[in-house]
Parts: sequence; structure tokens; C-alpha cells
Amino acid sequence: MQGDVDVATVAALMGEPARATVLLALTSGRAMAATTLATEAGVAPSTLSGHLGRLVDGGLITVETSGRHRYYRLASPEIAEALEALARVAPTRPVRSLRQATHAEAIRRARSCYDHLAGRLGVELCDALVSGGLLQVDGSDNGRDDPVLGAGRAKRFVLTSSGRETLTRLDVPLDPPTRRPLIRYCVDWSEQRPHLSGWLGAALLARFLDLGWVSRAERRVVRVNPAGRSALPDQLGVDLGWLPD
Amino acid sequence: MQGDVDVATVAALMGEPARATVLLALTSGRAMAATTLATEAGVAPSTLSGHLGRLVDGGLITVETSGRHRYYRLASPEIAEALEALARVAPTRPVRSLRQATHAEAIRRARSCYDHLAGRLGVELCDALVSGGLLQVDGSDNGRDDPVLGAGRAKRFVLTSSGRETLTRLDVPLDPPTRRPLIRYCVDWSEQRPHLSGWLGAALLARFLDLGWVSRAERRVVRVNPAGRSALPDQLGVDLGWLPD
DNA sequence: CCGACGCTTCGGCCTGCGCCGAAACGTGGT
DNA sequence: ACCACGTTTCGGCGCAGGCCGAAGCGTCGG
Repeated sequence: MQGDVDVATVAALMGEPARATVLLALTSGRAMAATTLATEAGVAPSTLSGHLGRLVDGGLITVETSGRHRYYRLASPEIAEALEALARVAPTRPVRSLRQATHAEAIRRARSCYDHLAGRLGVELCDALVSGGLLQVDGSDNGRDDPVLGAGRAKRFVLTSSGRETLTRLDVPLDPPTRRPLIRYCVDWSEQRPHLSGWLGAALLARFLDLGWVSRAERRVVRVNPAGRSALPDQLGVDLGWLPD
Repeated sequence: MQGDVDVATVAALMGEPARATVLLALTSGRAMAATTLATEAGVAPSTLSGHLGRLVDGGLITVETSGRHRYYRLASPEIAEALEALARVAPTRPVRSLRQATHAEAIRRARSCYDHLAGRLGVELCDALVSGGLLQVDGSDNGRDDPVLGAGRAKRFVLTSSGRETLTRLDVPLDPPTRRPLIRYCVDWSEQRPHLSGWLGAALLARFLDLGWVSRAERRVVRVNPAGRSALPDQLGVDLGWLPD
């Protein structure tokens, strides 16, 4: 049986709680050291070492030795895609503890996805940029069946001249020094709606961090600071009323 | 740990060879009886029954009792999406037997994906319809990062008037009686290129089956019959030279 | 050069679960 | 009514693999 492609071994690799936690943590795109991941997963370093070895063998992650640390990262974006596809079908589990509940809530609220913002903040920011006239939506149907957005719901975002002006005033760099496209988007797994990626997505997060509007917390969680709480609605029209804490 | 969404349990469900085989078999979109699936997976009916129960509990498949048979089908298209995402990252295994090799080859050659054609035949058909002037490609960039097609590679296919004419001559129904869109496409996991879906995709497969050009074989494999071998290149410009057997 | 530290390897324990065959249950055909 | 058949349940076997602590190895800092 399954002579085609071995879905089973890959799925099995992802199907163990500690390993899944590791992979999900690495979804942020950053590399992480073994010990960090061990505490993350809540198992002994020796146990995690075994898991990491298996993940490397399976081609899901790669290692990179630096001094006495060994940094692990996802082997390819496709792995992240697969994890998100899995997350999309995964039933939302009954929450088992308050810590988990608040963390689950926090990560839905605002998190980093590779190098840009995701979660409710990510999609609201994207919406705000559109409703504020900084971005324009070209909603043409592209003929593709999108599992998340539905049939033919593909969008395209373009920067308006007033958007370029406003963002330049905020010192957000708008000219990618590389071939990376200025504006892209990903479909957010918790919101099932698009958030900005591409050069602009990365530049916005970097700038927000610089300005102290947001900061990185544990895991992929992003926290909105008091400064951002007042500046964001003001400058970009993002309503943060839904952000407690 | 993983308080967010339980990727692990879903992945674990898919991570067992027999279950993965079952799920992959159900990817065709058709419902299948327990015994069929048991022989498919190569385990005893009693063993498979346990697996099926777990898959139902996990929400990956649904049952439907009819007489003394029980038919199982994928619970949602998202499940199929997840499986395909997994298949995309799965390494192509060293082939273990000749039977498997030929089946693996056959399934890459031509298979059904829900109700339309996929595999090499599916994408070649799609290409042929374009190069034969029956379909036209609107290659506008939609701004979305597509994991398979690459950045902004979204396409859109439109039926030309000569296409409408040719297909009508073949008695392919072109007016969806439902709200289902006429032309859609999916990204083929074995070819990493688009094949037609939507009403037209389904209508084409149905018509090809009626005409005896192709027929369904075991699993999702589709066989091209002698009739089709001569008719397809003739009527649609599909070169079938690569199809042995 | 020595100790602290990060990480992996090894040995041993133990649970989970995949597997089967036998038996039970329900449906359909005769 | 009976039997055949599709399917599930149960009991028991055996192995894969998750977990830990201890020990080993390499790297950095003083």
C-alpha cells in the first residue's frame, strides 16, 4: 500500500505532542536552541534530543551548530504550510488549564508569523490599512479554489499614493533591496482571513518593534505596548479595544 | 504546551500507515465500505474497524449506514487539503516492490481527484485545452504567495467561444445547473501544476467515462482506453505518447 | 587548565497501541 | 426460519517508542 508518497511517516513525526509543539514553535521562522525547545515542550533535554534527531532524519527540520549551541529551524516553508493545514482541521480542544487558556488567547490575539504580524492584530492591521485608504483591494476572481477564502476569493493589495506617504512619514522602508515582493499576504490560521506578508509585512513588524509599539513575548506571542495602544489607532486606524491586559 | 490547536492528535491519526492509506484512498471523494478499505490497507477487518472508529472519533471521516454496509467518507475537503499538504513535504520513498512501483507510476499518470481528472493526464489536458485555444489564461498576479505555484503565480482560465463550440460538439454540458463555478483549478500534488476542476472539470471526466475514452481502475487510478488514445490527441490535442500499457 | 554549560548517547522502565482470531450482532436473501 | 455476510467487540500478544537519569563529549569563560 501507499507506494505513492509516504504521508504516514511525516504525519507520525508531527503526531507526537512534544514534537508537534516544537514544530509549531519553529513556525515563527526563527531558529531555536535545543534547550529552549525542551522547556517549550515540557520534556527532559535528553528526551527532546531524541525527538530532534528523528525530525532531522525525517527532513522536517535542519540543524546548524554554533559554538556550543545547536540551532534548529524548519527545513522548508512547505512544512509550515502542512502544519497550518493540519491546524485548520484540528478541533479546538477543550482548554485544560488557565495558563493554556491565556496563552491560547494571547497567540490568537497577536503573534509573529515568520517575520510579520499575524493573529487578530495581523488581520485587523491589514483591514485598517485598507479602510484607512493606505492599501487598495483588487478583488478580482482568479479562478482558483481557495480552501480558506472560498471559491475565487483571491485578493490583491496595492499601495496607494497616500499610503506610501503615510508610511514614509512613519519611516517604514518601502523599497525592497532584494527581489522580495513588496506586498503579499498569507491566510491566517486562527482568523481564517488574510494578513500582510511580503517586504511590507516584515517592514511593518520591524518598525513597530523599533518604535516600541509592540514587543515579542514568549513563544510567538506579540504584546501590544501602551505606546502602540495609543499610536496604532491614531496613525493607522486600528481599533485595539478588543485587546485587554 | 500546545494549548492552541491540537495538531498532534490529528497528525497522529494520519500518522499510522493503515489509516493514512485509508484516508488517501478516500481523497478521491467517494465513500467506501469498511471491507473495501480493509483490503486496501492490507489489514484484518477487525483491525481496520478499530482504525475507522478512531478516525470517526477524531472527526476526520464520517459514516453512513446503508443496509449491512457502512460507508466511510472524508469529513471535509479541508482534510484532503491537509493530506495533500503532507504529501507535498513527504519524501518520495525508495520503492519496495514492483507492484507498488507500477501503482505509484499509474497514479501519477492519471487519477481522479474528487470528480475530475488529475495526475499527468489532468495537467496535460488542462495545458492542451489552453494550447488548443479552447481555454485562455489570464495570468494576472493576484498578490498571494502560493506555496506550489510560487509567488503571485495565480492563474485564471476562461472559456473561449471556439472552446465552447468544440466542447458542445463533444456533448460536454457547459451550463452548471447549480451555483458551482464553471471553471476552477486545483494544484496537482504529483505534478505541482494546475489541473481543471469546477463544473467543467467534472463534466469532462464524466463525458470521457461515458465515451469510454477512460475508465476507473483500482484506487483512484484512471486508465486511458484505446478509444481515448486516438480520440484525445485528435479532438483535444493531448499527446498521449507518454502513456505506456 | 579547569569547571560550567549545552547537548547527545545509553540503559532501563513502562505504557500505548497495532495486530490477529474468535465470537457476537444485525441485515438481507432465500 | 435459516444461513451468509458485513461489521464490530473482546481478549491477548508483542513491539515500538516515549520517558527519565546518568554519563560522555565538546565548547566557552575565567
